[in-house]
Amino acid sequence: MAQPHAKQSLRVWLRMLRATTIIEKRIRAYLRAELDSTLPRFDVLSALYRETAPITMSQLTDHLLVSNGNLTGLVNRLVEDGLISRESDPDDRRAQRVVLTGEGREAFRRMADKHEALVDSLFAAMSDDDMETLLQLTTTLNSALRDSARPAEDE
Amino acid sequence: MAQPHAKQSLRVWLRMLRATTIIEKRIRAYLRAELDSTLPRFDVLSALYRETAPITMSQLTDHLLVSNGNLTGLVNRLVEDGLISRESDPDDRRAQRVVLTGEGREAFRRMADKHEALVDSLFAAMSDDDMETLLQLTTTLNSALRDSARPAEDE
DNA sequence: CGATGATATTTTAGGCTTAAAATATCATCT
DNA sequence: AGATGATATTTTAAGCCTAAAATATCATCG
Repeated sequence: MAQPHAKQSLRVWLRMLRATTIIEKRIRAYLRAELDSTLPRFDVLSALYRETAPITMSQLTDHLLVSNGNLTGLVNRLVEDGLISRESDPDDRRAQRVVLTGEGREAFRRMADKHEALVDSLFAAMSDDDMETLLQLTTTLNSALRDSARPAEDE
Repeated sequence: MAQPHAKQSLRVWLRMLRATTIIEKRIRAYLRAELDSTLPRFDVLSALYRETAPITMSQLTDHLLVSNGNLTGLVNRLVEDGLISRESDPDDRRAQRVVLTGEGREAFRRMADKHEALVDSLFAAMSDDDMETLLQLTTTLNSALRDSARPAEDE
């Protein structure tokens, strides 16, 4: 089976890409204008907010779909701004552990509600059924993509 | 109606974002490794390939979801590489018109088939019905997003 | 203990991204 | 013709992005 869905895949992909690009731009513009932040920063804060204890840089990148080299500068700036703190891991001198500061937790909480409301408004035109279906399809797609990344796990 | 879908929107959005991010990375890696190009370059070539006559920079950005300031450097490099040519518009000295060169058309054709096959493989796990549904939902979402950009068109 | 390979992180180089400011030209109105 | 505002594009500044190389440390094996 050379071309399962022929041109269909390309059409779907371009529509998905367009939608996510537009939504990302809206969120980015909102974060900048209203909350004086950026999407990558928000993602970092969001990932750390879910944690109860400090985590390493590597663990953080895993949550973020962002390359680790990339994270260094991002974290540097957040540390400068006092939103997160970084300490070296006592058990492994290669590793750094990062955690939200009190100020960081507070800043994220403030942003998160507004962010959620914005996202919600962007999907307001979709019906509940549509949302349910969309959630299911994207879940399926994600797990297929995850599987195809490491074709055979057994050995 | 303050929160039409409550937390559901956020879940859907994060899944969509994750899927598109992964797919983009795969395409990017493929373009780089196999075709020695980048996604933004491919997008520019793709947009120009569909045109029969030279178009201006502004028209090009409209097709691309890319800011126009951004396009300048991209086009510069493509011109250097001989894939597109740029001439000033005889009717409007502010405007530049760009068009694929013969080499550019050929390069794009060579890339497009492989690109399509890759995208197709990434969606291979989805059923035909799923793809149809996904196409429909993303189309709906896109038009809702388009409409909410300019709330009222009449006057 | 010392070499070897794995792991955690940062650095580097090149490109992409945006918003906003700057530049040049056009179109129109007086 | 000259001013005014709109439009097309480029430039600028700051940040984000990746892959790949460099650095530092760890863990293990002989």
